[in-house]
Amino acid sequence: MRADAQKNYDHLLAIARIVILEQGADASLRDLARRAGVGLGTLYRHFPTREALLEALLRTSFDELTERARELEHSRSAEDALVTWLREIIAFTHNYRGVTAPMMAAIEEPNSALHGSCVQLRAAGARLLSYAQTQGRARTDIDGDDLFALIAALAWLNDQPSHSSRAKHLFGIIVSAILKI
Amino acid sequence: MRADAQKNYDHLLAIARIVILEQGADASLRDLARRAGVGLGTLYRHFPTREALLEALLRTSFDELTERARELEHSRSAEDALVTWLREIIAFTHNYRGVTAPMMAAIEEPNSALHGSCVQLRAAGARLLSYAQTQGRARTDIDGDDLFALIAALAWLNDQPSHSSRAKHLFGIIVSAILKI
DNA sequence: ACCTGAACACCGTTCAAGT
DNA sequence: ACCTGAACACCGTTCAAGT
Repeated sequence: MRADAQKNYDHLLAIARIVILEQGADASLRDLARRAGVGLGTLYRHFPTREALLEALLRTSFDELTERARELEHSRSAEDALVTWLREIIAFTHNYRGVTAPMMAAIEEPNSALHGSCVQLRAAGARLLSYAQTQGRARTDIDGDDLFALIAALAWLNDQPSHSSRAKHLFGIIVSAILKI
Repeated sequence: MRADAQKNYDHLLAIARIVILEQGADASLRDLARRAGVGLGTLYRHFPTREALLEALLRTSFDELTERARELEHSRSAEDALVTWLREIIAFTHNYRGVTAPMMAAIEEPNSALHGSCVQLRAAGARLLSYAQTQGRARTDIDGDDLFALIAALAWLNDQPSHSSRAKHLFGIIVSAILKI
């Protein structure tokens, strides 16, 4: 990549982070380009779809969460590992309002730029779930896809301003449904 | 209301039902007015906000669901009444894609045209929950607001095309969290 | 009283023209 | 090779002008 292009790319990503943290994942791309002081076409050149932009923005966090799942699996009880990881992934999505719907859509859309990231995250969760299941700590009629959907539902609830105060409580309720009594 | 106005109102509502069943609650209002063969201003005159339109559209169903809760409370076991009603409200929202978010937003927005309907529905659910709790059939650390949030989360999941196939399964999982073992 | 549609301020997306 | 912004086709919302 040419040096000026690289600079634009980096700057766009930095501004995108600010704007999306501010306004959510459905922020205006036009506004974003404007704030980055860059032509609208330049934004589209570097990020042909909104999902490509989100992917670039969240890539690092996705990888960290995946790595984190591996760590937890080897350092804690199966139950503790699963619950801690769930707490962390929910906390992460909480920062990026409106990111849940595109992630859900991407998981069954192999052409989406977000597809790989979501599959990766889902697999990380599935491993922790499976571990908890073999230890007899999680119900066995749930699979990784179900877990991903439950995470998405919780993340979506967190995005609804009305119920942010009961977020922790609802987290506990759903976790109790996943775990074995 | 003048006769011509009444006619426009009724026709708009009939077309709105078709369009929103087709395209979801965020369908284009412009398109809707066009298909109703009516000026855009006429739509806004009768339904000053999108929520006012949704309210008019869903009013009957809201009332039916409320009445249904009363029926169930007196004709079935507490657990059966609650679960049946939850199934019915989820089935209802399934028809109106994208209606969950405005409903969640409306419940803490007293000025919203949807506010009353949502409060009414939430209260109906709360009564069934409370009944189940007094019969020792539902966990007692959940209140009507939590129940409403869990319903919304399930309804939202149903809207995500990817996971519609596991909808029933996830319904069962969350119900199992609400009920006492 | 009610209806109409132009007007305004926004979008997302594409692409010819520039450097 | 990359950037720019006008152009196009859409929105939601308001409101002067018509009947």
